[in-house]
Amino acid sequence: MTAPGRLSKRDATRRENEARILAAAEKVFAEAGFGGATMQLIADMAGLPKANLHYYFATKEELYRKVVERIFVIWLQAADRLDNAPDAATGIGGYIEAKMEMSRRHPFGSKVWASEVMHGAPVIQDYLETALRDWTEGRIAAIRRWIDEGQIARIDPRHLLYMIWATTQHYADFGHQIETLNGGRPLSDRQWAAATESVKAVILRGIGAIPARTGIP
Amino acid sequence: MTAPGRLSKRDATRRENEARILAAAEKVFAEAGFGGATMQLIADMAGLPKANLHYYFATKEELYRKVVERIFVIWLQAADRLDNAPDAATGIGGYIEAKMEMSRRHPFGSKVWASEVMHGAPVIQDYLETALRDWTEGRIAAIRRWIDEGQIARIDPRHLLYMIWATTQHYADFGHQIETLNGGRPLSDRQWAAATESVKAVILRGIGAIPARTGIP
DNA sequence: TCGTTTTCTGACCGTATGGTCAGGGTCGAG
DNA sequence: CTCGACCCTGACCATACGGTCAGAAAACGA
Repeated sequence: MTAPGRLSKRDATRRENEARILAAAEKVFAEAGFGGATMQLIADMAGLPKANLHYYFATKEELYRKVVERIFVIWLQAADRLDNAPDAATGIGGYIEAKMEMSRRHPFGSKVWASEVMHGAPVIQDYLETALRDWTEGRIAAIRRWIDEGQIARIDPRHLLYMIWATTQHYADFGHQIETLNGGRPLSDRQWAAATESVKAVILRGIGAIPARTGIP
Repeated sequence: MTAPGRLSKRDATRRENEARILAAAEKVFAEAGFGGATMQLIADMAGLPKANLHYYFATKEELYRKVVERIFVIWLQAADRLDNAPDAATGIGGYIEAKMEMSRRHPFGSKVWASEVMHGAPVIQDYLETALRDWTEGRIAAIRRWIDEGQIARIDPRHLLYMIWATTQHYADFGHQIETLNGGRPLSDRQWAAATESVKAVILRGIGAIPARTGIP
């Protein structure tokens, strides 16, 4: 019997191996796509024999599904910043900040998600039709309320959301292009902050949440 | 001898077959990724035997490269709208329109491009470092001029470009997600127009190129 | 300690895929 | 019409990949 609260060696190993496999898989799927990824490569990256992967995850599809599901959870979590915001500017600004942070911290996840959707969402179509749709409708209603209160201009909330998703995720999904255009160097802390501020400024001004042409004569 | 200006039967067949293969390849690469695409599937979609593909394009890599190169040309062409614009608003607005049109007309190309960049641009890295970089630097200079003339606010031109790319290409790359959130139906003509207007409105207002909160009390 | 359950893995298998090639067909020039 | 060059393709490889499995090893409970 194991002391309560403490993991048995078995459980600890299991947990660690699963985590290592999932992390390796996320990276490989992101860099090679589902078709280009191989179980052997994921195994090597996780430091485990290939057969061991199949012990934890029966098939490549199952492993991929787990990776995508994890990402979806994180994706929705960023929504917290939109909720319970005192006003439109802080709500939307905070959401942009959260999503930019996600792009920076989980670039592989973002790429896997993008790849999955680009290929017609064969694995997570049901999530799109249920959780994502519900989530989206809820935020649209919230944004519409801000519009009715006169806090922001009368833009289509749906396209505003798309714009935020597109712009923020671009820094992860097209990170390689951005890096190349940055002289081959990854964005520095300062540059990430500047990017976030730029995105926030343009969008918040664009929807009339902050005064136009701030700081400009 | 063939009449001048008119293609011999051979040349015509060659041209048509190459075009069919490239079109099929673009679609298959977009929907399955490079790794997931098979020469057999491309052949079937083009209505040709697999061996014939290898007659026109020696390897899968070569075919893929041709597909990506074609896309890159189209990508750069949309830049015309930014050049020779009388002012910032028409220049940037026109560029957004052109890119939205591209997302609508060449969704497969956009996806292949996105996939290529997401995987680290193994095929077109040199283009990114030369043609794209040059192109980008040129537009940044043009935008900076508009800023100096006081036509738009002092945003970072680089991030403005990223924002335009991200937002417009999102309608192609994430078209499936957008379609799902649109009740499973593709965007109608009217909805595409609304999307374009939304993007233009937010960005142009966001950079101070048009008055803030137009039409809002 | 012992027996049982769970975990692990090297070696193996069937299949699908990219690519090849010999041989036949078709076209165009002279 | 004839000949050479180009075009086409069914049949065929070699390989790499996802997945399996028998059996060893480790962990566990009693």
